Amino acid sequence: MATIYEVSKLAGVSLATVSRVMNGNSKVRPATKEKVLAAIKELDYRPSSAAQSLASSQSNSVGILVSELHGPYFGSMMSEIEATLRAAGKHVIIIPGHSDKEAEKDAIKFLLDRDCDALILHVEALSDTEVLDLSAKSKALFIYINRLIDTAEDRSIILNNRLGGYLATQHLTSRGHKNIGYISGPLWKADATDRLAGHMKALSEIGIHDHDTHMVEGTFREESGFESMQKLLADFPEMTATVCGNDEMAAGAMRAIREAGLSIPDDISLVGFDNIIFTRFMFPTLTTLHAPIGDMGKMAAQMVLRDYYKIDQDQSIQLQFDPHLVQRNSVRDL
Amino acid sequence: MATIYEVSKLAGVSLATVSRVMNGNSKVRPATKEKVLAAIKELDYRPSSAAQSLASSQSNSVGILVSELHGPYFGSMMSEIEATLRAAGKHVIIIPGHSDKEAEKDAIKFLLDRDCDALILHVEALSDTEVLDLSAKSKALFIYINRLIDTAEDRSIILNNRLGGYLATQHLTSRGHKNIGYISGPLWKADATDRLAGHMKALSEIGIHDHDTHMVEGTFREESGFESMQKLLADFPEMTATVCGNDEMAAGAMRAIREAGLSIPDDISLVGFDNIIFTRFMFPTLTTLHAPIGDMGKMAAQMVLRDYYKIDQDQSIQLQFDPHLVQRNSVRDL
DNA sequence: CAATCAAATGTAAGCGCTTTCATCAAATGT
DNA sequence: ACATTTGATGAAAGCGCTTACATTTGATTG
Repeated sequence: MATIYEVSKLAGVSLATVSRVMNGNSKVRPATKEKVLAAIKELDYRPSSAAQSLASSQSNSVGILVSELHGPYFGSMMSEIEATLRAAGKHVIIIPGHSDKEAEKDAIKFLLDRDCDALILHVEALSDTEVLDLSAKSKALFIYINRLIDTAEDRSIILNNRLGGYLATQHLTSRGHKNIGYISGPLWKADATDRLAGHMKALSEIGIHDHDTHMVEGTFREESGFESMQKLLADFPEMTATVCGNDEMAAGAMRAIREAGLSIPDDISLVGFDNIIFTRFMFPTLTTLHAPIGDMGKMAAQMVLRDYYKIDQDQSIQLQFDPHLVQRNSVRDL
Repeated sequence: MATIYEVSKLAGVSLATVSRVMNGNSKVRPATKEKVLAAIKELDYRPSSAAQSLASSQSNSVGILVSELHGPYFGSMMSEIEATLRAAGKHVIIIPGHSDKEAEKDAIKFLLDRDCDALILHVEALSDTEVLDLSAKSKALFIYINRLIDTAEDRSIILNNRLGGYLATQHLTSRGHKNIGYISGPLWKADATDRLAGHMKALSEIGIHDHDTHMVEGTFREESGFESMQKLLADFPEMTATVCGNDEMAAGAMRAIREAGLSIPDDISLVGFDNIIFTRFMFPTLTTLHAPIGDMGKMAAQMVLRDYYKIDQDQSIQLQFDPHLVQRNSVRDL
């Protein structure tokens, strides 16, 4: 691999000049610039990113923490972040945190060791304090997705889960349902409790209050949707509709409903949450709340570009995103 | 951030010694080692990976090219690769190639610019020659997934797609089906043609030959499964079963069958391919061929570890993986 | 106890860039 | 025509490590 030195020799200029035309910031006379560019092309020169990082103490890489590399939820987020950042010549290092405290901490340290300029984090298990501790030790820019970190509100890109929960249930009540079950995600996760809170609000509007709600706590996984629905079916026979904390649990719930010999939506209407890709392939297709997780990822990437790399300064920032209802075939009018 | 120099001063040894204990290769007296370790802990020292890369001309990073960051197919592959590599202290840089020639080439160049030690590539659009050209210019180790690259067979980890296609159709014929449709992936992709070849072989065993087969070429996407099934239903009314080139198209096919007022598997039996995660959430659950793409990714990572980083030398290498049938509820006996 | 040798440690030269500061040439003003 | 400013370029000092080679240490031997 050619080095900058060979380029400078071929072009008959100094190292510094080559560096200048590479980075395009300081002024170089057009004629010199041409010579350098020609030499670069001639040698097929490509700068060593390690040397660049070392000399400039900037790595042009941003770390991303997601819960899992697989699974439909994070795919669109990673995709959007990567596309946005790479268009600006940055690259991403993606690490899974497995919703586990230690794993998340290790992952963040790992990214920091890799000299990431900025971090986009979908933290689940770590507490605010722990995250802030990590962030304090580093000069990297921390951006949080789907998590409101105390004292870092301006770096937190969140989904209005409460609104989503409200819309889901309100959709059902507006169509005449009154006996509505709820399968929640794990209540230690803020998004699960927020969605539930929205559900309660919508119920209270038709005069149903806390002690009359039928909620069972699941894990956000398919299997738990299945089990939770069995429980609901047994404990709450008047139920005509159920809201699920996410689409995956809705898939499990569907299975339970079918196994009980009931039909969707004739016997039980179902609303999911997230609008992950395969909701439209389910049968019946699932009515759900679209969570614009891809857009949120893109926004995070734009914040990094704007606030760390100082490009696209005029980008407007949006910190909160609203879910919206996608009507398909899993809900019927009562 | 503390540097190695400060550590050496605190520990009262030279830079070289600190470096030695960090890398653990050359011998250091236990007592000195202790001192150094203590100093490292005291200063919370973490080596700069940029400096390490520059000095050692090794980046400890491996590049991964997949078609898409989202989508169920690549998730498990990325997950396994990442987990295997990170356990060895390496990290991955994942880039999407979008099944596009230029994008794939750019992606590989990008990874190479990032000084990746090795590359794990799921190439689709690039020709063998183009890939080999890229590889020739670089000192990085190239591993190919799901693609048999000429003259690099020992670096190609492939799925026996032909066997899979055979097993899919053979499952159907063994259960009495004779009028079997086929929805193929795009025929410029080797895996699509291989799967199709397996299908033909199974058909020929019950005396059906080329001119009697009912194949329609799709794109591997859900929408094309839908359209292809409509075509099949119209052109081939005696059909009792269809094999789909992948699960996603099977989802589309299901939709078309239902819209035609038919039932699965009573009217039409369906077999998919890949066993992506949501096949078990479909209704009916999809009988399909499990493609151990996660295992293949893991194997690729192990090859990198063994052949580039020279660790785990005793790992045994498997280059070809066999798919196997997963029976669910989308096929009925005739 | 001096000579010998292996093991442990230190010295210093890079790795390929960026960036500050100095230098030099050309343009401007008087 | 000379002093002054401005813009383009070069020289060189790092950035924080690794590693070949030189040196020191201390154990071993006759």
